[in-house]
Amino acid sequence: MPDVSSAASPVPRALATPVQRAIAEHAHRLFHEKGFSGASIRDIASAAGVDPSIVMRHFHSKVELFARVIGFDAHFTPRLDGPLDTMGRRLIEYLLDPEHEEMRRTFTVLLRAADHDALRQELVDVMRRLMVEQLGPRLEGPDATTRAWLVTAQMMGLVQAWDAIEQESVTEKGRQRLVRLYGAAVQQLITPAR
Amino acid sequence: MPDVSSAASPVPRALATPVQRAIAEHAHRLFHEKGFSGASIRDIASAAGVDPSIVMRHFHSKVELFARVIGFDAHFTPRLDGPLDTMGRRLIEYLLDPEHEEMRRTFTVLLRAADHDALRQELVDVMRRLMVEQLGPRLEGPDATTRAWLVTAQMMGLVQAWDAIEQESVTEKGRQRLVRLYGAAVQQLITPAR
DNA sequence: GTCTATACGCCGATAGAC
DNA sequence: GTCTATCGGCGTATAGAC
Repeated sequence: MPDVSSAASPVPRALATPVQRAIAEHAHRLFHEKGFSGASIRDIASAAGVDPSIVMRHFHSKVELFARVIGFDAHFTPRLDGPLDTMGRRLIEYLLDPEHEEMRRTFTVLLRAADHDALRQELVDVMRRLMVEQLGPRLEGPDATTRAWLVTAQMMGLVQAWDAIEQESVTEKGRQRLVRLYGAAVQQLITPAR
Repeated sequence: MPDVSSAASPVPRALATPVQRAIAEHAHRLFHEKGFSGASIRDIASAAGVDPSIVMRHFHSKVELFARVIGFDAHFTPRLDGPLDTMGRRLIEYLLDPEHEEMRRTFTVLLRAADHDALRQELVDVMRRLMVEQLGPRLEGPDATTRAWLVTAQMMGLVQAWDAIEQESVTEKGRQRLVRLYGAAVQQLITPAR
């Protein structure tokens, strides 16, 4: 099974040859622009100036190619080491920061790719490694792992619904109020009220 | 644009002929079992005992067929009219009730189908109509519509992550604690703490 | 005119020729 | 090692049967 997380962005390690690099770069770009199902191997090969079979030869399958080049780890770098009592707010600030649009887009692409079984498992693994395994041990009180998963679920839901919500909170002030509101809801799981 | 919401389950209104009914019933079943991309028009036609072109003739496109027969409205019926101060808990109880597995499955199928642009817009419209427009007017205080959207985002995220979370909270007690935890986080958006 | 079998242009993936 | 040819499957358009 491919490993989304091990891919540095935009080009993973161990891509020695120029052809492999070209394929990886154009695949990275096209997947981010058009999503998993929207970008075809033929598109990617054409953009990289190679035959489609060369892409298959080097990356074995479309799913593996996607996992190798999507580079979510390099984009998704929330600070999970700060003070716990303000982490909810900080997490959502990070998630919705206008400067982090590329991370958000990568997150969105990954969420939508969850239609495919193999990529859905990748999403679960990545979320477990980047969120649950980092945040869970820091949480105090009972059900720490479950609460870390629920925080993750909140972030996934916000990213999934963001396109719709954004149209209703276009102003910077609206965005800030939204960060405060949703941040408080996330905080509820990080430091539950008694 | 097709309208997911107008479809009664499992067979929408205005499906007069036996052929239309057969197609709709098998489409409903196969979409629920295998998802939007997993169920092909040829599969559905074969199950219904007709030629694939007959399916196209009656439903115009795969997207429209999906929207007509998915029947989310008939499954997703949360109680949004009870007391506000316990609604967060009740919403999550409803969402995770073991008896509501078919609703959850329908929700999941709809979320995963959001890879397609047209169906993503359908998802947004359905969520707006079934959640935001019902809950928003009931919320007191500022940003009522935004908060209703954020509650919706929380529910979408929980459904999306549920498969992964479920494996960590298999017991009934674990599920109940989870309902209480996430319900409190949802409550934070329904009746924000001062 | 209504209906349907066939055909078209994609897709991901494979086998074999150079 | 690279490319050609091809496969089976997809959603969909259309020409032709009735």
